[in-house]
Amino acid sequence: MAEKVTIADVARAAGVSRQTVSNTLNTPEVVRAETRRRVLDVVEELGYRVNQAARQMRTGRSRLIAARIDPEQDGINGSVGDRFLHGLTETAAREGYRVLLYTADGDDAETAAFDDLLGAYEPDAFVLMATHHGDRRTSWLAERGVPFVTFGRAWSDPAAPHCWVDVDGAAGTEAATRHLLAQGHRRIGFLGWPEGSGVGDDRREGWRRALAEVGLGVTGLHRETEDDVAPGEHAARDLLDRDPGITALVCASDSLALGALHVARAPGPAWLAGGQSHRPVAVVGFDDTPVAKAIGLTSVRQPIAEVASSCLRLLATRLDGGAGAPPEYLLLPPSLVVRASG
Amino acid sequence: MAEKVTIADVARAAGVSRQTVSNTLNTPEVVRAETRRRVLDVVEELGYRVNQAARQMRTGRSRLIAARIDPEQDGINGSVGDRFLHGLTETAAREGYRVLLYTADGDDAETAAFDDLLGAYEPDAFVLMATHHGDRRTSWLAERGVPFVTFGRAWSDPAAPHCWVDVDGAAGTEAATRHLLAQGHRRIGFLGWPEGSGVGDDRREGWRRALAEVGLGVTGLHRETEDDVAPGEHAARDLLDRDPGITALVCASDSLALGALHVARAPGPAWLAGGQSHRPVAVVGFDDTPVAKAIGLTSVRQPIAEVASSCLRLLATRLDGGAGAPPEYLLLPPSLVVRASG
DNA sequence: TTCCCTAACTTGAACGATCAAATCATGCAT
DNA sequence: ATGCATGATTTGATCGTTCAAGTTAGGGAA
Repeated sequence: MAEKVTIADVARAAGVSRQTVSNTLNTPEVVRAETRRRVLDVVEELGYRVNQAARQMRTGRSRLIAARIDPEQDGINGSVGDRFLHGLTETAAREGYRVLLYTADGDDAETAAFDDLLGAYEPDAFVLMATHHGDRRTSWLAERGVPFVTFGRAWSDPAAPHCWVDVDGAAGTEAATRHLLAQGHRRIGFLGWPEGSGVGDDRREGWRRALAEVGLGVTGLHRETEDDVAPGEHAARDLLDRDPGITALVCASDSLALGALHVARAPGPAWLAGGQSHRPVAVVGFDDTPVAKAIGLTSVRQPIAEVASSCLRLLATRLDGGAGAPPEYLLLPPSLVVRASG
Repeated sequence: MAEKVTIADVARAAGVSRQTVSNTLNTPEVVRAETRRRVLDVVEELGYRVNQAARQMRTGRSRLIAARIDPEQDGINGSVGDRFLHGLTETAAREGYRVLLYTADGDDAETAAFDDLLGAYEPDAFVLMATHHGDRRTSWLAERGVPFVTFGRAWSDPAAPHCWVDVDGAAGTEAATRHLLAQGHRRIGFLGWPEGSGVGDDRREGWRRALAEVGLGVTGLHRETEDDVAPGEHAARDLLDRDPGITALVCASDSLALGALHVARAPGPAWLAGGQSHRPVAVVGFDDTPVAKAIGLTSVRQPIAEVASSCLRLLATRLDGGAGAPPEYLLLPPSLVVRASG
């Protein structure tokens, strides 16, 4: 059995009052150096650790950060969420916080989860992923004054009242496109998502920009479709059939890229369905998922660990004192992981 | 601002004492039906939710379950952990628990994390993944009487004092092997991990068993190597070169299977390194990771969601009353997901 | 009627920490 | 010597809940 050591035990053993122990731990500067030393020795000796529940009762702070865990979505792009959670957990521990998980399907279910969590466990803040236009979650939290950061910029509001951290997707596709241009490709297509999603539009914009920089247009060079392998394959086939001049494809995701590869490859391997032959086409994906690594797909990699630690740091500074600090926005650059596919 | 509703607020509004409110919520049978109704109405009306911290102080129970989140390991097999965490979180919510994350690298770091967590947040239980021979974590927890379940059987101890849930790996590879036999394959090789890991040995055993059942031996038909794509490719090439009669391979993981596919495929697609041609060989992997789905690899799928919910249910029943219940062991059957590779 | 028992509910204390206010020296200017 | 800041420490109250013991009302047996 674990013998519980309370602040009173430490106080008694050190010959001081509870409050002095509390002070040595929380506001050391108000305690005389000698006393501080003695108390810390006893703390060490008895193995005292502050009880979160009791502290939370008095201070109202739980030192918990809540984050959502998703079911692996399409199975391919899911890995981003997990890397993010891992990063959060690690940085949180360093800042004296812990990550509390919840699940929810859809914005409304998620705000309901907020409500539940706030009522019972009182997390100090939330970290949201995958923000989108008109995100109801952010307004819900903002209205109630609950601190939060988002991974994903505030698409609808250039001067959002909350912090966000995001990856510069356009810079990523721009780098990918330049990389292909440098290899001699001139007609470079784009496979993306239907217009209206901030992330998707941003990624398309980077591709467009890179082509525009060298005086190339984009008409007839892109297709928009649902984010999955089969639709990607379909769209790629359509695009390549219509425009035989295309020699490379930049994709908004690894799922789409994988679909494109099914088309792009010269006579397919026996274990892949289809096997329809086509001219070789370079393909670049987005997110550098495990699948990309496994099959040698060049892909844009988001610095997820940095995003996570930045999110947490922004929160921590605001929670630990700087409550009124103005919101900060961080846009991190992705990197291109070059492999055999392009 | 969120107006905090306390049990005293409810008591006042319902014209009863605090304790009666507490009783209606925790032991309804001791409260008169009419009173109960009235209290519940007020609870509803005011939106009262019990404050976990305060409850924890009094009862010593936090309703938190701690689980480790891993960095995506080799990037391919990582997805199992995430599916597991998701399952845990979902079932936990249903049972009135929440999942608290931590990270740790190695058994000793993990027991240190246990110590920290128990001191501060007092989780009611731990869920461990990937148990191995001589696991120091389980003994640490057991010595201190901390409740826990493991995903992964207690390899060293057939009558372990704690609950575990595991997937019958041998049954999985046995099914895979039978599937290949049914397709007419006679010489079926196995790609696995070095002897000594419970999981790896178990998976090899299923393959051996299936062959033995039809009177086939296994000498010269298997290779053991580190769990990654490149070693898998190497071992597969070696195995197939030495024994030209082999027409199929069962693998202990999707990573190894992917390596095997690099060898097994008839002339490789342009975007894959190597491209050395070989006769077609059927390949079956293990874990049904996103990569398997993406490239059409037949694979043994573990029922991770069921494992997670079972783990949590075992814990929950023991935490909520049945503390002295004898440990239960659950061995769940995997299933074979057949795709183009075999 | 008196007494006891039980069901239903209430009261006071406690969990372990921190906040706010009180106490106690100590030094320094008046 | 008196008064008064200032620094260091202590005391009492409090956060919201549940436990343990206490109270009250109503019934039935003696």
